[in-house]
Amino acid sequence: MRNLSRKAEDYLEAILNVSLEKGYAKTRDIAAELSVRPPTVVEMVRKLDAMGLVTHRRYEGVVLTPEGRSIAGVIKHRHETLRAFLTLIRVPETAASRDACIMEHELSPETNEQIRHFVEFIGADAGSTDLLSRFEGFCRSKRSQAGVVGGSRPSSTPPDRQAARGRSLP
Amino acid sequence: MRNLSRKAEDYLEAILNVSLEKGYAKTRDIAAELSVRPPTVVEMVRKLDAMGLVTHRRYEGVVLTPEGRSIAGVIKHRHETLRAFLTLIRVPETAASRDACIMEHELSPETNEQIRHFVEFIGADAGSTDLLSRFEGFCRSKRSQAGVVGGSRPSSTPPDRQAARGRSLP
DNA sequence: TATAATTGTTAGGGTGGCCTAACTCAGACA
DNA sequence: TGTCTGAGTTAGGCCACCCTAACAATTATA
Repeated sequence: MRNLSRKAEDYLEAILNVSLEKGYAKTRDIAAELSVRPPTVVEMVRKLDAMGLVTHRRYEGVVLTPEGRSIAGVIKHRHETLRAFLTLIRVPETAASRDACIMEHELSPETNEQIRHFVEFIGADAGSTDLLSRFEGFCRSKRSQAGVVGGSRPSSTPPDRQAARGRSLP
Repeated sequence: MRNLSRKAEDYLEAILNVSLEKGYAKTRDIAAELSVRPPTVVEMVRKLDAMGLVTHRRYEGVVLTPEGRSIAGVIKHRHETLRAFLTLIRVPETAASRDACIMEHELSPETNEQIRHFVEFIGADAGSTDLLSRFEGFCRSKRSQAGVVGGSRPSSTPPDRQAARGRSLP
């Protein structure tokens, strides 16, 4: 049920985040959270309102309806699982945040489910601690092989529109 | 270098795939590969041509330039690594294909790199075989907990536009 | 070789997301 | 109370992608 576009999900999650943090969600805050301009937020909020996922009163702010809140919760949870997973395989902070965000919207339920399972499994399995530290070592050796200086890429601080729309090849 | 949109990458990879399979790439084949209509292909091919990544001669077909070919190769390799990874964590075939395709365009170089490392590591590490079979068991137990009947979701055969643009929540 | 069937292309639209500029409103403060 | 400021909104555009319908070229077939 509820066929939401990827972006609609983004906005819903952002509204939840802002609300949790500040107690309310104003256009400006949502815009900042998503790195877009206020009019863009107004436009999407209107759509979400029409779908009954938020209520929007002019010049006041946006509030999630129970349904919107519940959807946003699911999205946020997915986000956190993915983030945990990326951290597990030693993806650096910044990239992990960004990519969790992408994966949560785009990947199939099957993949999300398996990633969740994998994270749970690693947490529960006795042998995994060892394995992870061996993996750590493996990554270290890769890094020292790769670049003598400082193995990691420019890291690029990408989350602006430009970067989101078209990226350069590795 | 080369700021390609996600879609441009899709087309490049599709052109490579079709070329490898049939020896040449016609509009119609590319359209089929990507589940779009021929005019859409013509439009994008024109852009790629303008960028110097393919050459397109009317009514004949599309050929990758050396640069286009090399970019397509990178994309394809990323795709295969991601697919291997998803298979590793027991994501079913169909979803793995689809999601590898999404991840390859959207994820940061850092994440792609770590996933590649992880796949390599698992292949090389002695203890990983054990771990994976324990994970297998873990997933099985999850499945039997979840639904008494047949644990897996409708699987949905999604790769049409509709599904790609807006999906339902898990 | 003339014509039918197939495939490719052009023309003309549509939608989702995003933006800037200009206007409106609410609250602060003189 | 009048005005000033900054946030919110409306109006009007732009671009990437996708589509259908109509037209053009090519290939197959009678």
